[in-house]
Amino acid sequence: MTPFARRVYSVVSAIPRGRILSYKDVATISGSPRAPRAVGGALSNLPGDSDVPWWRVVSSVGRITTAAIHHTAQIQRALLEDEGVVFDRANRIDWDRFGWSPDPERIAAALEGLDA
DNA sequence: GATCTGACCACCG
DNA sequence: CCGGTGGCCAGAT
Repeated sequence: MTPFARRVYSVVSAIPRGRILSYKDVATISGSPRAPRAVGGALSNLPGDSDVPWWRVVSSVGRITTAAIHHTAQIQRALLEDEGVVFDRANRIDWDRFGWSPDPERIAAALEGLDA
């Protein structure tokens, strides 16, 4: 597993129930602001038995863009709705209501022990 | 080191 | 709102 993937998994694992983060957000927090696509790539390689809450990561406009064999858009939507996340008529999530604004301490704790 | 591939993003029309 | 485009950069060959 690559260092970047490790950081991505740590950040995603820190997202609280019922909150979301965009690929761009995860990339930025992980130290590579210009690599949101790589975040998607890392999540696509996630083992099926992983406990990383991959479903809490959506596109920057609050829409699901997931396309993986075991992680479908339908599954992701169901998981999010189970946590209380609401989708509007355009299948988008209201960023003001469900977007996560992580505090620096929480992030530092999540990334603690990982190689820079 | 060259090239290809994306679970992206911002920007038009 | 939808679809296309160019840019971006980490990984895999």
